[in-house]
Amino acid sequence: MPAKPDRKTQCSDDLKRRILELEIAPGTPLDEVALSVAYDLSRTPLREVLQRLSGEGYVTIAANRGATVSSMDLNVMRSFFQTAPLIYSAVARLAADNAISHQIIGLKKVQSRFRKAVRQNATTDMSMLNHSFHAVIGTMADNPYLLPSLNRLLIDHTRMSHRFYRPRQEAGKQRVNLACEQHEAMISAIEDRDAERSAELALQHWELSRSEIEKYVQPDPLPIDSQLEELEKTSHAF
Amino acid sequence: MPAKPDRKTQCSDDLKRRILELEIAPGTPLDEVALSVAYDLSRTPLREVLQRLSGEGYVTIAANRGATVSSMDLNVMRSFFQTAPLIYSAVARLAADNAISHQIIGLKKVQSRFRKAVRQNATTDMSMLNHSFHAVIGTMADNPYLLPSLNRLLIDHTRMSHRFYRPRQEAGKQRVNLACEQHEAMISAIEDRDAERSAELALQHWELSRSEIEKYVQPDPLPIDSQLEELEKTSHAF
DNA sequence: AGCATTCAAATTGTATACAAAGATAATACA
DNA sequence: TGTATTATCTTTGTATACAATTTGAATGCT
Repeated sequence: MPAKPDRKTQCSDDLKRRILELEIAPGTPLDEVALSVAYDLSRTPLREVLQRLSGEGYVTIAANRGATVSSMDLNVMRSFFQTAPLIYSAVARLAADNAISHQIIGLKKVQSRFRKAVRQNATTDMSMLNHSFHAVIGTMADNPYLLPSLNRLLIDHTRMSHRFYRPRQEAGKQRVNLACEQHEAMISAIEDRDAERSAELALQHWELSRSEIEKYVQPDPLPIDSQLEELEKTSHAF
Repeated sequence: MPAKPDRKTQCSDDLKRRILELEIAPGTPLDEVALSVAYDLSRTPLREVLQRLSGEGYVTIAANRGATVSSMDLNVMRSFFQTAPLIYSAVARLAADNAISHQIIGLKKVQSRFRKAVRQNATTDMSMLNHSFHAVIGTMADNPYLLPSLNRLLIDHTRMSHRFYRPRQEAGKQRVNLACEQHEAMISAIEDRDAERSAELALQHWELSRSEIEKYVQPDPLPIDSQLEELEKTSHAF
C-alpha cells in the first residue's frame, strides 16, 4: 500500500531528491518543457509541481523567467548558522512533548536504515536518511509554524552535509559514528518525554555538524611554499 | 510607479486581504470557477495563485478536493501561543542587527498610517497596518528560514486580533494606544541597532496582545443565576 | 426506515494551442 | 570597433477543451 505511483508526486519527489543530493546544483535553472517530457507530464501539472517546490523552499520562481534551484549564497549561509540551533532545539523539545508511539516506531525504522547505511559506508543514503530522520522529528513536533522553517533548514543542511558523510580520514568516520549514536540518544529522550534532554541533544548534534561544515568552508590553509603540489595531491581524494 | 495592476497579483492580494479580515472564514472552501470569473482570470493562473497562497499558509489544498482557507483549530491555536514569542523575539533581534535605513523609513511610514488609523478608530485599518508593521520587521530580519514561520504566525495573529482593535471599553482603547507606543519604541530600538532591547520590546508587545486574545477565548463567565437575561443583554453589543 | 449501490451533476486535474515576454543574434550606424 | 536597434527565436504565461475524480441524489434492497 505505498500509495499509487502518481506521476506528479513522483516528479516532485524525484526533483527533491536530486536537489538534496546536489545532482542539480543551487542556482540551476529548471526548464519546463525539458522536465515535462522527462517526467511525462504536460506543462500545466509540472508547473504546479514547481510552485509547490517553491512553497517548500526547494526552488525559487521569478516572474516570466522560470524556476531555479534555490541558491545558497553567503547571506543564506549566514542565516543558516544563525537560525539552525534555535529551530532545531525548539523542534526537538516539542517532539519530546508531542510524539505519538506510532511516530516513534517510524523514527526507529529510519534510524535503523541510517545505521545500516553508516555500516555499509553508503554515503548518499546516509545524507538522505539523516534528512528523513530529522524530518520525522519535525512531524513529531506537530507545529505548523516551525515546520516550514525546519524543513527549509533541512534542505540546506542536507545539501551542505554531503561532505560530512564522505569522510576521508579515520577521524571523520568517528564523527559519523558519533552522529549515529546521538540519533539513538535523541530517540530515547523523545521516548522518555524528556524535552530538556531532547533539546540539549539536538544542540550537541548540531554542534558536531556545524564544526564539520565550517571546516569545509574554511579548511586549513595549504602550506605556503609548495601550494601547487599540495593542491595536486589532495585533489585526487575527491 | 506602484507597478502594473497585474491581475494575478491583484487577485492574490485581494484574497489575502479577505482572509486576514475574516471576510472569508477559516475552513471556507474556495471555488475555482467562481474565483476565476470574479477576478477575470482563467482557471490555470487562478490555480497558480491558490498554490502560492498555499505555500504561504493562507490556504490549504487537498488533492482532488480543492483549496480551503487555512483553519484555526485547537491544535493550531496551541502551537500559535507556543511559538509566537520565540519567533517574534528572534526576528526583532535580527531586524535590529540587519535593518537598512531605507527599510526603517518604510517602517516609519507604516507606523504613521497605523497611528492615524488608531486616532480615527478605523478598526480594520488598524489590524491590517499592524500586520504590515510586523511584516516589514520580518523583511528587515532578512532571514529566509524564519520568514515563513513569522508570516504564518502573522496571518493567524491578524485573524485573531480583530477584536483587539474593536474595543468596547475605555480600558481596551488604552491598550491599543499602548500597542501604538510600543511600535514607536520598537522603531527606535531598531534604529539604535539595539538587538536586546528590540527583542525585549517584541516580547512585551506580544504579551499585551496575548492577554487580550486569551481574554477573548476565555471570557469572564456569565452570572450563573440569570444566564439567559445576561446573554440577551450582552448580545446587543456585538 | 436504514443502508448499500448506481447514476448524474459538479468540481478538480490534464493536455494543448495560442499569446506575451525575455533572450539572443544580426544589422545598421556612429 | 563599439554601441544601439531591430528582428528572430526561445521560454514563460493564459485560455479552453477534455478527462478523471468526487459529491450527492435517486434507486433498489433487506
